[in-house]
Amino acid sequence: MNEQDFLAAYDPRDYPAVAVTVDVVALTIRDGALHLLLIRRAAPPYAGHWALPGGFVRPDEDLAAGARRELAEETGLGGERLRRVHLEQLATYGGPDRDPRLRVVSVAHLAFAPDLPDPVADTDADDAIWLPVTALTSRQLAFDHGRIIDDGLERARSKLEYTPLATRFLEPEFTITELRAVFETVWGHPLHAGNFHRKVLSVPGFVESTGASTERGGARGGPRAKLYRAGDARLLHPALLRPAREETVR
Amino acid sequence: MNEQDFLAAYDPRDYPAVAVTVDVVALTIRDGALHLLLIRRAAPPYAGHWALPGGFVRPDEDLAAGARRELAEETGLGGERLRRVHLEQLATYGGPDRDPRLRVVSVAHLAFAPDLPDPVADTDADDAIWLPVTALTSRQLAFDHGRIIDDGLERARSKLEYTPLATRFLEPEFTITELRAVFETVWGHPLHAGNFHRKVLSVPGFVESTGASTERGGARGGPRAKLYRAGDARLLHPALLRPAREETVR
DNA sequence: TAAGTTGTTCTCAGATTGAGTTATTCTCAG
DNA sequence: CTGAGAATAACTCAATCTGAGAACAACTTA
Repeated sequence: MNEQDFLAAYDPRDYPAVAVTVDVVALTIRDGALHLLLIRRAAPPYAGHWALPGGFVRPDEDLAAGARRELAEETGLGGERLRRVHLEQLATYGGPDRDPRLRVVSVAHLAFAPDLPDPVADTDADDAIWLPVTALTSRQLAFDHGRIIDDGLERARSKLEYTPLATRFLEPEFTITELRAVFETVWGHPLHAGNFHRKVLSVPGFVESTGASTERGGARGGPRAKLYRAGDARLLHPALLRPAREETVR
Repeated sequence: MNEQDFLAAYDPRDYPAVAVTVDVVALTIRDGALHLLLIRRAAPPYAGHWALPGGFVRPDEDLAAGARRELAEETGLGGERLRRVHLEQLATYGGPDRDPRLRVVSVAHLAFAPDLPDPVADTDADDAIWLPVTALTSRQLAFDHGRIIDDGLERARSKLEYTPLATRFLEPEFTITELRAVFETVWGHPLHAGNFHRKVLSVPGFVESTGASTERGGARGGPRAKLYRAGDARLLHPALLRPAREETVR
């Protein structure tokens, strides 16, 4: 049966309910480590477990707006700083047994943000924190959120390769070294400083110079660094590929 | 409000209904051109317009299973040939005004198939065809299906770059020239035969030799070609990048 | 059998990458 | 105030990859 014909004869009250929610895998970099926004569930099921921030889609909002609203509620963010957060759809999780009570189809989103203030637990959660992704144990996570987080992390790693979104983890003006630190943190291994510098400046539209430099040198010495802002490219050509994984053995 | 707390207090009968459907952007290559599976809507709204095959998710099936079922219904495909079709989730479209009657959240999928038989219009549709994507006019398409198709085509183009999924448009055994034709058709421009050949054979796990060759040379001459099958790589390292787009002007 | 087409392999120049080096500018400790 | 250590940014050089073209043998059809 075809979608629209089904709907022509459809009476929602006759049909098993489906709930549509949005969840957000929100990533930021704090103290040189990749962090993830999590809340601790107050009520069963999975009371006391960590879960992604998320909630029901409201009748008048689209999916992206719902995700941004959830993010705002949990981070206390608003206005310009909220608008600067990169938000994209990640994937939709809709297996019949995701939630023991009711069928829940969850549209997961992925967010990249510069270092943000500590989150505020709202009334529905015991707690809300930025947790280092290295501290995650999937047994502590509610529902299939461990799987969603894995997908989000892999998507983040791969987005850094071919889009300029690494800049979204930084303030509007940044140095090449700060940008390199984003790649190293998300990818989890060090990069050659000189080659990274050359590559970033050679990809058209990745960054553009502001003409200014930092006020001071690095904390432990070194010259003042030039400042850049994000360029106008939507995609990086050619891409900044991560070093081949070991699986490339053969 | 948080997802699970909402649900704890949730009674579906109190809430505006949301319908969850799956739609499929099914692509195949016929006569050297990229084709898309479309049905013609029999009933309003958009009666007479072309639409993606799709339908309601059933209570006991997950999203991917629903998409595969819809594809099977519309193509008459089953068993091994259906299993060989590549199917992945594309994106979810859920704006509040997508459908004039009811809020419909549609989880779109993307399918790659080898040349398939003509589809069979089921009872809900006037017609079902493989339409060349070059023949599409978005004014003839129902709902936001034009947008979904655009997203699917762009995803297909980009998937060919870094995954071995081009082979999914072909039979299990194929020649390098047939594989090149897939890239040329999906990307829409010719590739250098010699360089393509070198690249495909040098990427680990993309294809593996069967040892056999075609029975005959090409239709208009030329030697017999060696036959290959898909290798075991899930990703291509290094990727097969399409030639830089013209936007790389600056 | 001749003419034309195609699959496959080479060649070669130019671009890109990985790895290391250097000059310079800064901070911090003493 | 000075010297040690650190970081930015530029450069070098070899290895690899890419784009473009050519060569050649194995096929086809006319």
